[in-house]
Amino acid sequence: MENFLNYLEHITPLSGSACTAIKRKLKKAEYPKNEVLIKELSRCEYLYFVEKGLARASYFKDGKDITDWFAPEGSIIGPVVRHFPTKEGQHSVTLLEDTTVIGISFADLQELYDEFHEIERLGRMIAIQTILLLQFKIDSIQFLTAKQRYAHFIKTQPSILQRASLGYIASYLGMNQVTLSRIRKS
Amino acid sequence: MENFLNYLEHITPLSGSACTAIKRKLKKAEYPKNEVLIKELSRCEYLYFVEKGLARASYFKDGKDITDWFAPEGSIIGPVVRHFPTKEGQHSVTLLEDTTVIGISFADLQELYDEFHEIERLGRMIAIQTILLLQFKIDSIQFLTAKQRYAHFIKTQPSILQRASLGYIASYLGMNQVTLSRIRKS
DNA sequence: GGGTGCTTTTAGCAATTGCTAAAAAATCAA
DNA sequence: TTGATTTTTTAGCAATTGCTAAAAGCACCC
Repeated sequence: MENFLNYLEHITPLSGSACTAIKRKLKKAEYPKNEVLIKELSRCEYLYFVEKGLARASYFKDGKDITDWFAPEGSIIGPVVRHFPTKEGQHSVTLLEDTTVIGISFADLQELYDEFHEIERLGRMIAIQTILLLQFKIDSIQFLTAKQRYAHFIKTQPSILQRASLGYIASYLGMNQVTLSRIRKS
Repeated sequence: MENFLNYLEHITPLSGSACTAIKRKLKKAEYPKNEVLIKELSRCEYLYFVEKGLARASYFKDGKDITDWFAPEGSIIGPVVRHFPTKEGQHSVTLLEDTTVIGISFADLQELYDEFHEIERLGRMIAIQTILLLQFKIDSIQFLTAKQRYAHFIKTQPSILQRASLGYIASYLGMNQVTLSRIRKS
């Protein structure tokens, strides 16, 4: 649980009582590789912190499996990153490795928001961080060539490189799998 | 001022005292067409609500002027939409028409956040809405062709079509000005 | 009313990337 | 180890879009 609390404290300082209240709501769970952690993201009742392992958020678009987020250890996943169902297709989260998550339900989170002003602030900060990430993604799709996007990915998420298949990475980077293979060779 | 408060109340309900506190901080101002409302977005001390008129957030990328947001009447602009300086270039906001804005300083906003839990919540909600908008933008860049993006723009922001030049719209849609002209003709 | 400057359109060419299909390589299970 | 399945690479072709440059259209100002 401490990992998650550290993660949160790193975003905004929390009082002892807020920490205790949060800790009471957390549930740890382990799942094996290939498990579907979240079937339908838009209806998911939990927010997860990945303590160990790797999760992958994805959906289907015109029959193709598109990855829109990788969540390795130390990151969060759930309807915070993709808060609303913006696509027709079903959004789900699958585990690429044996994974340990720490979950908190939205009902509990809402209670915490109501009770602690500082946790509401924490939620705001996390949303702002997400905005930052999305803006980076926009910049990357809009201005970088496929080759540059891959170079950037290698630099910023080298660990994922070894842990996810080329096809998953290609769709995450918004390019054809064949294109990524070509780029890799060059 | 009422327009802005209505806008806020539409996002999350506010108590009378919160409304009053906000109202005390607001400053209305009018600027003529072509005025630079914000010189450097990342250093901007104000959040603006556009009551009347049209603003355009933009920056330079490889010597080209890129539009990344249009803010017509009824929308907000300032470092909420683009909260951090994610690009080398200078981000600014310029007015495309004579415009009336209602501003609130970040110092005042911070005070309001500290004092009113419910305003903190409001901030969180606005951030979440922004996430939604950015996700739409990502989907649009990543999956739609230039032609489809333009079609979508016509459908969702028809008023801007008449009010911003083709070059501005092209860069907003992430395509060459020449390409947009071709698309328009077809 | 004519000139000046800005915006939009047109044309031709080049580069990137997508798509399909097939071969090669790697992984996994029996 | 062998066979089956999945993943990655390779090849060739097509389509979209970008770029440059020049022409046409429009608006504004003296």
